[in-house]
Amino acid sequence: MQPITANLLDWYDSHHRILPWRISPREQKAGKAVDPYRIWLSEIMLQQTTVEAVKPYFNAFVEKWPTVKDLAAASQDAVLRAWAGLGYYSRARNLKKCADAVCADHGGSFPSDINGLKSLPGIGDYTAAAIASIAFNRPVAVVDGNVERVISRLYAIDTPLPAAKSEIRARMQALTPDERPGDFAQAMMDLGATICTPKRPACFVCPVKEGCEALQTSDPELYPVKAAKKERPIRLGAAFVAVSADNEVLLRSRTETGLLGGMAEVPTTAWTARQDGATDIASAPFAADWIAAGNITHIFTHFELRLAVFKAGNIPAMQNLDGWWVKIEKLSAEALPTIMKKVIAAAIPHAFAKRGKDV
DNA sequence: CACCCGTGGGA
DNA sequence: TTCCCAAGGGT
Repeated sequence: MQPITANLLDWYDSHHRILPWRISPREQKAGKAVDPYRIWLSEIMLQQTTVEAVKPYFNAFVEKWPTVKDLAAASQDAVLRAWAGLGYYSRARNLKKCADAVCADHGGSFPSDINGLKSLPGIGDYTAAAIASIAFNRPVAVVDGNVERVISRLYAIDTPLPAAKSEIRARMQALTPDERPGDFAQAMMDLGATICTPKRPACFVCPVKEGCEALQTSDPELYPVKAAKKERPIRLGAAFVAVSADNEVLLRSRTETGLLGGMAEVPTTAWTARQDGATDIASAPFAADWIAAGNITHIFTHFELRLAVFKAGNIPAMQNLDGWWVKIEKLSAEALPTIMKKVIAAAIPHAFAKRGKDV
């Protein structure tokens, strides 16, 4: 075992983070078993998402669906409603598909090998390696954003990402031990999250600083080298909050794929098009006494959206509307992405007020 | 490989 | 304020 590996495992034993889905070295030694379902669920939630954002969702999911069979028995809509607010909603759709596949094709147990895991929806290179390593003790290289940063600094890799990926993977594989590969992977990620951070890394307390080429020869903060990013375009559109005489809001479903796929929304113009959508009352889904209710801005990963919000009240029941009516106090139970909560809050300020058990 | 796909928190 | 980014995957 290489010195870096041994030092990191020792550091992990005393400095590892306490996380709801994690079995600590002490707990492992005491015989506590790893549950592949919980590892898988946490890994999907953690994709491009912070630990603090994931914690409440993870706890709610395992409370509601304690096993993969429970999740497979749930509807996709129920899963989307529980996922609402966490973002990247294709993860939730694939989560459900994956649970179905595990139960239908694998007898309700996750496969333990990389290829079997990668064949499942929503599981790619990283997640397959993470599950194989953490849940099944397989000595495979787990490479996430933390590992890319730590390895590129340890070996002062000047090749920009993502081209450096194969070299980083080879370095990580060479460090990964046959014993405790899962703890080692988690140790690398904990190091990246708490010490070998993107900005101002705490090298003075780093357990592997002696072996860090970037620290010895230049500046760790210069790594990893990344390609320049593009500017974020702005898109415009309008959203229409229709309120019935019974204090209900008209919602509809977005298409199954693409941005916010399968989630709920109020009627809007086609702002997902590359060209800016209409922003005026003339673009309303039906005639009513629409009044301006403000503007909201929402930042997506690859564009900024500015929506003009319009509101109309006392809308009579109409039979051929594409959607459904929801009581204002029941809106929180719907699969509303954050941007739609912003839109509705602009038109109905008390819609998501934090009082009462239904809100 | 390049692009699409959310959100909220921190510097 | 503005920018960065956090345990990536699908196409």
